[in-house]
Amino acid sequence: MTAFGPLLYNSVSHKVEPLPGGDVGLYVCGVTPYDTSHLGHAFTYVVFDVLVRYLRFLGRRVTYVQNVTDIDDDVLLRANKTGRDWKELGDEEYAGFRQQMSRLGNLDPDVAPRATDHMPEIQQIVERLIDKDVAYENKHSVYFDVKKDPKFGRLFNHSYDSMLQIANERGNFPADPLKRDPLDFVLWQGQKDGEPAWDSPWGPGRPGWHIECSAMAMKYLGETITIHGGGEDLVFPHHDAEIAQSENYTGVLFVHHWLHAAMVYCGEHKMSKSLGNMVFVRELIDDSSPDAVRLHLLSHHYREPWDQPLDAGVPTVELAAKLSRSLADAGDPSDAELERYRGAFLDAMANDLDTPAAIAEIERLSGSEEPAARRAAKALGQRVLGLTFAA
RNA sequence: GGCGACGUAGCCAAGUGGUUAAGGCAGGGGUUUGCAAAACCCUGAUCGCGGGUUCGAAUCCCGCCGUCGCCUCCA
Repeated sequence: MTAFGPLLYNSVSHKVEPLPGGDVGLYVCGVTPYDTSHLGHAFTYVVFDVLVRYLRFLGRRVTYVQNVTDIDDDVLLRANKTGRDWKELGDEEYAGFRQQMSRLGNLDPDVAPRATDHMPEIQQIVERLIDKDVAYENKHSVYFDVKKDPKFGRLFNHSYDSMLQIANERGNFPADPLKRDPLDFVLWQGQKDGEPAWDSPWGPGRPGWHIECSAMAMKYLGETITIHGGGEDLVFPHHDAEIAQSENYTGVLFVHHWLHAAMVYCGEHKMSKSLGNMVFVRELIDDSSPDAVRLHLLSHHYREPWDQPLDAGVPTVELAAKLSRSLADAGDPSDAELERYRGAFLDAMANDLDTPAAIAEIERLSGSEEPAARRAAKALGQRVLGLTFAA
């Protein structure tokens, strides 16, 4: 095995870098389950599914962890609004999410940990951050003291004002009187009326957003993980908060390689639950096929934002049908055949997961007169891109 | 600040390692013409700057400078 793997863009260095060799620990931020998953979610998780498949195809051992933040402001808010039990709502939405990801052909993560199952791990980190004087307790809540970490925000790499502005748009409460600095983020929040709570050294309460990912990532993948991924909207404050919590906790590098999937827009705005401008995965699959949707998603490079207008449908229906016609009956290639035809495909994948180019290569091979080329195309498409080519 | 493009003659612009770097417009000179116009002929580049790789760089790599675009409520 080579010492270095494929080239992947690293959000923290802003450069395309070779992935370190050896076993890969991959942590991908999962969903907060309070609403139906849309095409933007599907894009992110299909991208990381392809990454997992690709690395395993190269012979790398990958441990894929994708969490679910099942206790969070949004879940409680939605449950409250609809008069439902927060746990029941979360379980239901999460089950729906997983079902749709499976329908799309995504492999199950090796571990799918829930925030609510990791209170001891979360509290242990919070305790040590207080001991190290980078966090402070105030009236049963605990906050991370951003001024104590001069490197805070190095992933986002923006000014203090910009950080505060973005954080405020994404769940930060700058006016919280218990905070020393408006940018400080909550590690543990004391129980409010009617909210679920867990016992802690600071009284009953629940974890803040961010800390659950540090706890679960380190529990399952160790103090330094190979790849941490998620949607690009998680760069700040979520991922920078994770870095701050984890590295102040361990004293060592938290993540080698940060990977972020670009946002899918819908008309003028980012597709989002709160704006309601969503294109649903379920409907798109029903209107076409899992392969067609997957091809549609992967025909966009993962770092390139793109637009899915409402009612635009799936433009890759014809491509999916064409590939299915030429590959459905193809058998398995021999090792020699696969080796002979995989070059351009693997080159594309090694070039920062250039799935549009990889798909073009599958299409080219599928049109070949050589049965062996078609067999190779089918194997690559199935094993690396997660397509089925089912008739 | 970040990301992505791009910087080739006055202007627009081709060119993605290999003879003297296309072409168009404008400008200058000329032929033709009673004059003018039109047409035709002639005329122009240390390829943003500085390094590097190479036998060889507009072309590839690094760093600057400059221009433009994007940066949209937890995926």
